[in-house]
Amino acid sequence: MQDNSENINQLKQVIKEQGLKYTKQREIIFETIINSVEHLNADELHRIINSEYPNEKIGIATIYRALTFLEDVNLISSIALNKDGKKFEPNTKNHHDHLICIKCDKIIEFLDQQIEDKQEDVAKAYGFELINHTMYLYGICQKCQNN
Amino acid sequence: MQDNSENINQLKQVIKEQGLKYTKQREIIFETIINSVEHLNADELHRIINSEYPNEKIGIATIYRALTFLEDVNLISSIALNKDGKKFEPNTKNHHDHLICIKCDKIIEFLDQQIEDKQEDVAKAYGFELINHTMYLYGICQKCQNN
DNA sequence: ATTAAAATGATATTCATTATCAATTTAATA
DNA sequence: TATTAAATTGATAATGAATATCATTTTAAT
Repeated sequence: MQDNSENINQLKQVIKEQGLKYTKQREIIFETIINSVEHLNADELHRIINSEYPNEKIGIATIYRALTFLEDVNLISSIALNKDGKKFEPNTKNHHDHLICIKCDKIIEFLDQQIEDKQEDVAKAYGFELINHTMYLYGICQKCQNN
Repeated sequence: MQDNSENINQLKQVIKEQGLKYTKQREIIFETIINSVEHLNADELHRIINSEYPNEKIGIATIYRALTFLEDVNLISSIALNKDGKKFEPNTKNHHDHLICIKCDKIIEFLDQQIEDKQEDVAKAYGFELINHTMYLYGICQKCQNN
């Protein structure tokens, strides 16, 4: 288990700034998002939390409310997907892109700083504040080219 | 009104290939997507079509079925958005990437040749033959930053 | 013109998300 | 520490988008 105290302090500060109240539920939901390797949607989050914290019995409405709140205050962000609904990830995570072989489904994660920088430039050129992005390169891997 | 005869012929060919039947409804739905400047979701499409073709009375279920079909056969593609649902655009446009506002769902299409070139380089570096790609930049547009 | 398969329109159903509301919890203040 | 108003929660009702169902209509091959 990683140390999330810095993120938790951020959460506490934001909640105080807004004159709201700190709750165990919001903390659990935020921590679970931070600790997850995968991007999660509301339902997945609900099930994970209820299996990891069986005593808390956090309701699904609370999950949705916390997600909306955390996204509003920029601690997490969401991506709407075609199949799995809206998925969430912390704004603290290291980012990478994907190279996918359309023959064998092999996935390679990569990061190219020049592309990252250029994306910032494009966003800025259109007046956007860039929050995150997805980039999938589809192709045929070395092995499959030889078959 | 532009000339969509080439696209319509593609649609006819695909339908024939699959042993399916050509209908006025599919034609109207496909043409409306092609002719639209904006990306449209199912409901928007339904309303536009029923105002442009008031005699046809195309049902919402037919709209959904046609969208699924057209995407399956690669004549259109979709983007899932946070607020406005799934939006569709024809695959007849020139290649471009997307800048999407996560607050208001505004979509801007762009093309950056340096990024395109760099993507080729990345693929090559990993031994991939690049076939195509998708890139979505999510951020907050100028207007939403001021709200 | 006949006919089997496909497609449609109306609408029921499902499922994700939001709204409602009584009960509980938080945190400021006495 | 006790009081208290406001915020939050959990249960669940309501909403709305998308899908499934099914009787009827349309297509296209013969």
